[in-house]
Amino acid sequence: MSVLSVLQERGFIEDLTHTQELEDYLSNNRITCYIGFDPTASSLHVGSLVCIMALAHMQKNGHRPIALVGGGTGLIGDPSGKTELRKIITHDQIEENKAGLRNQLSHFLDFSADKALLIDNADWLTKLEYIPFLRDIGRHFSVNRMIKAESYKARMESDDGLTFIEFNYMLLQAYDFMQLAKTHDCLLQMGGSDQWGNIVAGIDLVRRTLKKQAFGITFPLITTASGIKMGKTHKGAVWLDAERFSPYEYYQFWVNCDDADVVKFLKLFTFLPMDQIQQIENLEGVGLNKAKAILAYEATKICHGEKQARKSLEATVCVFGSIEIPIDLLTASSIPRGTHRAVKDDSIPSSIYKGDDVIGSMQAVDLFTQSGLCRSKSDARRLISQGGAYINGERVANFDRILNEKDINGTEILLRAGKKKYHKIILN
RNA sequence: GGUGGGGUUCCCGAGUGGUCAAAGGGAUCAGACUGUAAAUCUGACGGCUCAGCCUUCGGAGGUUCAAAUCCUCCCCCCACCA
Repeated sequence: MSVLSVLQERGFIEDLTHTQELEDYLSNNRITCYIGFDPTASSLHVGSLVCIMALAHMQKNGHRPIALVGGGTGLIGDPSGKTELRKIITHDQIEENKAGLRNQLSHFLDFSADKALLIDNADWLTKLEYIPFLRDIGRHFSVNRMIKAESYKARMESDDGLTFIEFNYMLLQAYDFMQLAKTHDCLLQMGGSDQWGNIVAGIDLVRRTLKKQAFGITFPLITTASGIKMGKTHKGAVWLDAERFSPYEYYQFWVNCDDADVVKFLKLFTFLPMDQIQQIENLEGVGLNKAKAILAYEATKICHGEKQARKSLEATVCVFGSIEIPIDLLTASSIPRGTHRAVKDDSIPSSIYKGDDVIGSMQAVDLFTQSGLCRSKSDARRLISQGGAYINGERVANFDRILNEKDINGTEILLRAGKKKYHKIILN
């Protein structure tokens, strides 16, 4: 079975070029392919996960993936499908972000022995000279065709318009593809569906300049069942960086997914075999929660490692009650089977206070604010008056109540805001 | 460069002298219902020393008892024209 079929049946493929030729190419060769990543943030987030998983599948199937960091193009900003001009970031920021990117990608890809490569297009883009570029590359592009491109459409129609610098983006990305084709024999570019125009432009350029057939695959934009672009939460983006978004939060993100998305997500974001996933397609209601636990466990394992996945599961049980994972559900998952009960847990965010600073002196509002559970004092006041604040599981009735000895549980005070957010205060 | 239209609280978008911390919608948060789901209903949604006070309506000044609303200058965006 070729990678193409794997990707296809797991729901990765939105569109592709030269179906038959690509199938042959992938079946008969160990190929090199690439996806570009924007270094606009120091961390990748769930929005890029489809791309990352696709590269991982490529590698698992014997091909060589390249993660191309847009150190050069990041200085410009891709207008594809966007309605607004992207903020342009500086060289220094990009350098910093690149380091983080490599680190995160290495959880998904094996970079040893050149089995996967991380390349920065700044290596060639920043050296470009304007006149030669126009003459050698620009000549291959028809403005007539470009302005008709779907990827520019949103911007062509918006009031904000499209700047020249952004209009050039397509040429640069096509140039990237050509470079990689030339230097690494990389003839397959993949990307989100908004990249279609850029990818096709690259294929054209490769054909015209190198006289080689190149290919493209695009992935669908993953939306949640409620139609929202995936990966946004109250905290903003769901980062893959443990510093920004803890493994526990990451796990929670997956557990909280919509019922209707579970199967889709299992296919896209875990490596569990298809036949097992298909078996649970008819699962409904509460039963799905167990599948969600496995989804969360597997996704967390891939991104943060098995140890963190296990800790997250334990922490979850601790907070939300025990859960039983049946032996025969998605057996390929390494999630520990059986009933999980609350044990000691150290995954809940915590902060350390001096006992005297809290007991007998601090008001509940201040504790909720300082712990970070509430954004401001007003926020905490609001939370408490709406009945959403809990100390050790007991609802806080007045925001000005002072913490006392009875609130201490051992050396700890467990705060809860709403249904899902916890914070532990440790006294010493 | 010229002419016209704009910049409002996270986003969209009302508001043209006091009744405006600013309609409405979205997002978000809390409560109820649940399965840590969806949908629904209810409430909240600038800050604080919270029945009161303080800071917001592109920026800086000004008029007025009183300005998001009027005047001046500046910055930015858009359309058309050049």
